[in-house]
Amino acid sequence: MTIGHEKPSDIFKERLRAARESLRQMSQAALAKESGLPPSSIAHFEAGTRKPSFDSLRKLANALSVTTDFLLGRTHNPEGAAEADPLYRDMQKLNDENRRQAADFMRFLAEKHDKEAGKK
Amino acid sequence: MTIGHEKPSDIFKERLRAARESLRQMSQAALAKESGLPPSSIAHFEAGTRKPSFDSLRKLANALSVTTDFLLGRTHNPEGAAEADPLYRDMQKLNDENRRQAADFMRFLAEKHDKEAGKK
DNA sequence: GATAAACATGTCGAAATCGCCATGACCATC
DNA sequence: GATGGTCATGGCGATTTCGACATGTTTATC
Repeated sequence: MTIGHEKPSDIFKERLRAARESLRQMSQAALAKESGLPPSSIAHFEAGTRKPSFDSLRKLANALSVTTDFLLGRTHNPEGAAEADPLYRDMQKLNDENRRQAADFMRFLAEKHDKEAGKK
Repeated sequence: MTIGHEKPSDIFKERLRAARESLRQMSQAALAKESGLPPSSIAHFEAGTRKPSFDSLRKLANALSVTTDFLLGRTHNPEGAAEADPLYRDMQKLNDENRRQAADFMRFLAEKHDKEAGKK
């Protein structure tokens, strides 16, 4: 099953905390310094009592080196911009023929995984 | 050419207009309807007199099927780079092990393609 | 228990966006 | 000239985030 039906603002606070703690291992104070935002704003964001503005969202994503799409819950991919994702970069180099091959291979992996997983 | 050193808010209005006109060929009214935002807000965004809030940004990206990172000018990639690409999207569904295998395979294809291309 | 770090929570005025609505410009086609 | 579609611009009150600051709570270490 896919990720959930939480509200965008709820996803955001979880993503922000996940990126800060698990991914970057920073304190709120450290992220505040890195992003140029006041520490209280970070706390409010993670508490869900505020949603970041245009500029704040940008600063957060830059400081954490994550995509804004990840913070907003629009993609599962935690790390780096899609462009910065080495997988995606490799993907960009593929021609149509190679893309087809890669797609087939991934389909094969997925089916194999389904069989191994059995019924749940 | 690369994008330059304009302010984030300036980049945004250009990206929004580019996505709406060139990419989706919608009128402001059409985008307004699609996103659920008032037409005047779209106009303000493209004029640069307003910057979108958390929710508005999300609605815009969804309606246009582009990444928020693109709208914010954090990536040069025109289209919804990651999640709009079916191949990349499929890869998100794989578990870590299969994801690595798929990555290896694509890296192999990419390198092979580089060799065939010869010089840089 | 004392101290400190990390965080939660809330208050405050200032500034910004919010949706809505009106007006005017521009440019087609009639 | 008249009509209609597209967009720019700005005013209005309402809502929200802004930065700054104060006050607790929890947890760990001494």
